[in-house]
Order: sequence, then C-alpha cells, then structure tokens
Amino acid sequence: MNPISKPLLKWFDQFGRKTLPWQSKPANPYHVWLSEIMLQQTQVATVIGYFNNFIQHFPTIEALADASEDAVLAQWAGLGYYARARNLHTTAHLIMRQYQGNFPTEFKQVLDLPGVGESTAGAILSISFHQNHAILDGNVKRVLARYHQVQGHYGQSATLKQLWHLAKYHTPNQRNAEYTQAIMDLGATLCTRSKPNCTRCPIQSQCLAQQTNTQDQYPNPKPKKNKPTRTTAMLIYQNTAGEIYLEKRPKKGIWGGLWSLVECENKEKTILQTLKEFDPNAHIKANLAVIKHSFTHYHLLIYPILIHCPDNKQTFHPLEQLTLGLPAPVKTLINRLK
DNA sequence: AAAGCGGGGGC
DNA sequence: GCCCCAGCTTT
Repeated sequence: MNPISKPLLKWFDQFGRKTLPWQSKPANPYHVWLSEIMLQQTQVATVIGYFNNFIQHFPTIEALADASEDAVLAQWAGLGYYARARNLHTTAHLIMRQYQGNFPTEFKQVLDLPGVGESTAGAILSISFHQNHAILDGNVKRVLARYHQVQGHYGQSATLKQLWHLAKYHTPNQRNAEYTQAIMDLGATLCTRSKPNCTRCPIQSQCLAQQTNTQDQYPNPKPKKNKPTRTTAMLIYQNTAGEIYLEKRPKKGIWGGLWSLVECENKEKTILQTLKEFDPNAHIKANLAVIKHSFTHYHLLIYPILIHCPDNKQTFHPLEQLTLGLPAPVKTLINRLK
C-alpha cells in the first residue's frame, strides 16, 4: 500500500488553497483554532464571513476572554452549534489563566480544551506549530473511504477505527502541515460528496473506488432514522411601544445560552395560564403563521402567539438593533413583526 | 422536501 | 459505546 502523501503534496503546491483568511506565515494559533472550531460543522464558504467578523470583534484571545458571553454568542448567531461558541469563550479564559494567554503546544493540553477532540487538536498543532499529527475530518473520511473502499459508516465504531488507522498510515512526518491542508483541500474541491472530479485527482490511479467506478457508493450511506415532529407554542409578549420580552435560555439543551421567546405546551389552557403568571393584564392578540423548523433528529412546529402586555415593568427589547444571539426561527419571527 | 454535513460531550 | 446537538447547502 502506497502512502498518498507524495502525489498529494505535489498537487497541493499547484492547486491547494493557500489564501484562506486564517492562513498566514507564520500561522496565528488563535486564528487556526477559531477556524477549526467554526469548520467543525460548517463549510468553508460560510465560515469565511463569520471568521472575519469574529476576529474584527475579538482580535486576540485576550479580547475574546474579556468579552461577555452574550457578545460572543451574538457574533456566532446563525452558525449553529452554540456550544462551540460557549466552549471557545471558556477556553479563552482558560488560556489566559493557565497559559498566560499563549496557546498551548502540547497535544494533551490542546485535547483537554473544551470543544477540541483528537482531529481538531491534530489540525491545530499541525498547522500552527508544524507538529506531526494525523487528522480525520469529514473530507479525510470521504477521501479515505473511497481510496480504500472502507465498508460501513463512520457512525459505527469499527469503521471509524479503521479510518483513523488509515489516516495515521498516510500522514507523513515531512511537510505535515501542508499535508493536513492538502488532504482537506482534496476532499473539499475534488473528492466531493457528489460528482467527484476524479480526472484531476492526483491519487486516482491507486483509488479503489475510482478503479471500480464505485465512487458514489463511498462513504457508505448512513443508516436512516425517522425524525419525530414536536410542537411548541412561542409566546411573543409585546408592550405598547412594540418591544418584546426575551429570556436567556439555559446553557444546556437546544439553543443553549441564546435569547428566545417564552415557550409552553401548545394548549389554550396552558398558554392562558402561562401568560397570566407572566402578567395578569396580558391578553392574546393573534395566532401567527406556524413555523416549521427542522433539526437533524426532529422537526419542530412552532405556534407563535402574539400577546399584548400593557404597562409591564420587566425588560423588553426593541425590535430594531437587537444585538442578542437569537435562534434562527426566533429571528425569522421577529423580522415578521417589523 | 429530504438528505448530508460533522465532531465532541454526556450519560 | 450510543445518543444528542442544529443551521445551512446540496440534491
């Protein structure tokens, strides 16, 4: 079995991505770390805008540590997976306290940072400090699954274990940082999920899927799962000035740490009880159009209920210039009120 | 409209 | 070791 690093690095010299916003010489570990966290579940094209915006607001780890959680979440809002933003913020504090503001350089230390696993730790240390580590992100999984016709889906531990073995086998100790970038670039630009561009691929001749024309069968599809539909009522408490009431959600669970509307079971009795407890003078003004919001593992039917609260003394927020981090459907709902 | 992306935390 | 998280892009 031939390691793929040699032809891959040669290809990278000519076709690799070298001007992404977080790429610099020398590398900036803060930028590399931030980009790797953003890229965990989001594609490069989407990340670029958020990344530039984020470092403009928080130019250094120290600036990030000094910011409020709400300020960080507000910049993250729309990217999803809000635990990533909270972990980032927590880690900034940790780096200030334990490492005097310098990004740690030991693999174990980096792996211990909240939000960083084996692949992300490897990527950060490889790209930032030119240490020799293997990575296994979605791009690498796809490339290796095709190249070796790996059976099974990486949700299964045996498949994942096999892919890690292959990833480590192919990872070179020379030009490791460039290889890390190269194999991600190959997956992102040529060895794409559908319609891979095999004719331009530097490792096509040894690729088992290419040889047998079975690229579309790898990686093997994920076993299907039925998504349940859940229902919730979202209560839009609005005062006479048109401002709305928002509450910060608990750290754990869906939309953790974001600001959202009060929710309750979508039953008239429960809704009336909830709003009376909030404000005895409140009354239902309208039932707004239902929003269907889909997550990976369930659909959520949102019944928005507009409620008028005259003379309420609690904190209400004006609809314009809301800088709080809001869940996407809440943002949609608020925009409809304008 | 549905499928796929994707890595880490928690139980 | 399995389940959960959750917006966006692609098909």
